[in-house]
Amino acid sequence: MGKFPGQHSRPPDTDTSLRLAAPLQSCGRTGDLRLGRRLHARLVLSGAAAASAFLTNHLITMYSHCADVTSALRLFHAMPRPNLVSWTTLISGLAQNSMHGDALTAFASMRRAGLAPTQFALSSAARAAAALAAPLLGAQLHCVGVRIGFDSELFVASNLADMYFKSGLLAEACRVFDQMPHKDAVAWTALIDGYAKNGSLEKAALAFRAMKREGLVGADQHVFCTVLSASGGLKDAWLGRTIHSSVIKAGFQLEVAVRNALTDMYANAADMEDAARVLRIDPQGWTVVSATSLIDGYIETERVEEALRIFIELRRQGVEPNEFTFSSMIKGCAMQALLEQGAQLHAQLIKTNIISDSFVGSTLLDMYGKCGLISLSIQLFNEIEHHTDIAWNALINVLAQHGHGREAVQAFDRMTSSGIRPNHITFVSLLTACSHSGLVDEGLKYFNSMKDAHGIEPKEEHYSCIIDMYGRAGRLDEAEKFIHEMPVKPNAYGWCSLLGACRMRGNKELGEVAAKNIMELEPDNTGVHVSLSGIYASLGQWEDVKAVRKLMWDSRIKKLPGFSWVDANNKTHVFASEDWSHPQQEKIYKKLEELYERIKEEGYVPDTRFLPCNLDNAAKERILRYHSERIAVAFALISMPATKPIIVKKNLRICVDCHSALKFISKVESRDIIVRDNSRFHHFGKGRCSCEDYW
DNA sequence: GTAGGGTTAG
Repeated sequence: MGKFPGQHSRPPDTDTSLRLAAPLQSCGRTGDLRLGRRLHARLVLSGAAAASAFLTNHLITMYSHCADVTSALRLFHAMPRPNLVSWTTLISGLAQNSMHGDALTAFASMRRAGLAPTQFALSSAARAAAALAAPLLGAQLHCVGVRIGFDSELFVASNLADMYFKSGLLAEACRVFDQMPHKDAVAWTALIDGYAKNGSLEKAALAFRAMKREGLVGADQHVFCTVLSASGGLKDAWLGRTIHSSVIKAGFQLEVAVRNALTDMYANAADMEDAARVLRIDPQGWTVVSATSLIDGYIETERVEEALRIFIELRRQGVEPNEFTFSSMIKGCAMQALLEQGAQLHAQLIKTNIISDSFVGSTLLDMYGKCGLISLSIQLFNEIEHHTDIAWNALINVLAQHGHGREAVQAFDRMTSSGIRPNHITFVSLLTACSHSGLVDEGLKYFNSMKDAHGIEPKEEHYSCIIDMYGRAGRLDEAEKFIHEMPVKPNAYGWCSLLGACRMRGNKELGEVAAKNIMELEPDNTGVHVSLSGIYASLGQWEDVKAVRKLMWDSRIKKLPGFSWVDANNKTHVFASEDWSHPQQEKIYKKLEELYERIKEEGYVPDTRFLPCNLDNAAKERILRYHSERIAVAFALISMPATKPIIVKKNLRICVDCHSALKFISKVESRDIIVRDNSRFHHFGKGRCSCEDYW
């Protein structure tokens, strides 16, 4: 009596230690921190913990597994003589809890304390270097490994290979992998995933084949997940199907992660039927991840209504959509300019705390921008608490698409001065903004600052923006010179910009060069032939026009039909050129005729330069008068209240003549008309357009 | 005796 328990207890013997350690281990496995703390308290009272490094190491492991790093660290620092396992446990615990920098520091301290790292410590440190994508530190660890003979050990080498892959050093990674005498499923996953994440999808698929051919290791669920993701990226449903059958043979088809990967693979390969089938066979109901994959697949294939169906069904099953689900859905609304549905999703988001997610906030901002409501878009940006690079990029892009070049430049300056680093996407938007507003000098200034001031190597899309910038400004000679001096070849966008500019300026020679390059890069591009024949037509070279038409006919290339969409009375109405299928066609026709007379009185002159010469003038004017965007605007004028803005969406670029006509229509009707064509927005009002005729 | 790696949605 009167003695505190353990006051005189001796260091526990081996049997006692083992007995006490077992519950700690199982507690670490389940991650039950409360139980862990109780066990800890009991050990302190018994005096066993303080006396035994062995038990303290167990406690550190337990706390690390329960994500209580503070307690683990406190225990470690209280140890009079941490042993090899103590250090190793600490380093791995820090790495497990994503404290990668601290893990590497601890590794250095361990060596300074004169202890040779174990393979366990080395592999944990390599994992930390991989997570940080720190190839210099990683290579140092590699050297340490070589010196102490652990560089080919299974765990160390897997992590080193992973580290090199995550740092983009593929050759180094492969060298480490090839030197491994023993490779298990984890090592193969690192290889396959490494290739896939670096964009070498074919090599990822080949690595999976090599693994099967070697026949030493069976694929586990992780291997299947990675290779499915790679084959989804390849958009190769046949490869995916082969792997799917292997999945079934190996019995992994009911694993949640594998099923999600399968859904995602089929969705990426645009095989939505099979993607949906994988989801339907789920015996445990849906997970938010696989349903989101399916939704995203429908959105990417522009089947927004089906995506919406899955979304509703998901909620019916009681599964809450998360930030990924919402951003996919909102992206779909943005693509199709579905303002009503987008606003409904916004309303649902306000009820959750997901709205603070910067990705979701940015997709919302983008959606309102793409629906033409730029002021709402800017307001949303201002409501986002922390402006990440994604949010800034979205804002700059919206401003660019609406032709607000100056504001885009200002936004960029605000972004950089608030300490957010621009990335290559930022520069695509910024340069587009400059290009669309004729800010050539500013655009060049920012383009030239990319590498030196921001450490971003300009890529082909940036070079193409500059081509577009010169082209829109009519500086075709400089565009041509720029192309010759570029270190990379222009992409299709660059050549299309140049072709468009050549069409506007009637430059046949350069236009033909651009057209030839587009046909090589995008054999299915239908617009090239149309633009090219437009150049010939504007120069009156009707023989060449005929030749292009014949080429189109022979190669069965059809001109992409122009469509316009307009939302009125909660319904989306679609119109084609000379389209008289709408139930209100007679009224629309009358309105168009009336508008035509009124704008002609105001000074509108039809621009028939690009139309075939074999038509008489009346026929030419008739074609222009019934372009889809004009029918859509006429319909909106007769069916919507005068207070609502008219927002028309087009799948092609607006033609010069419609652009002129809509300016006049906005004047005679005193209405704001917003047209979103496939390259940007035009806000018509009071006889002017926001693009100031610069497009 | 105690410590370790890879996987599924923007």
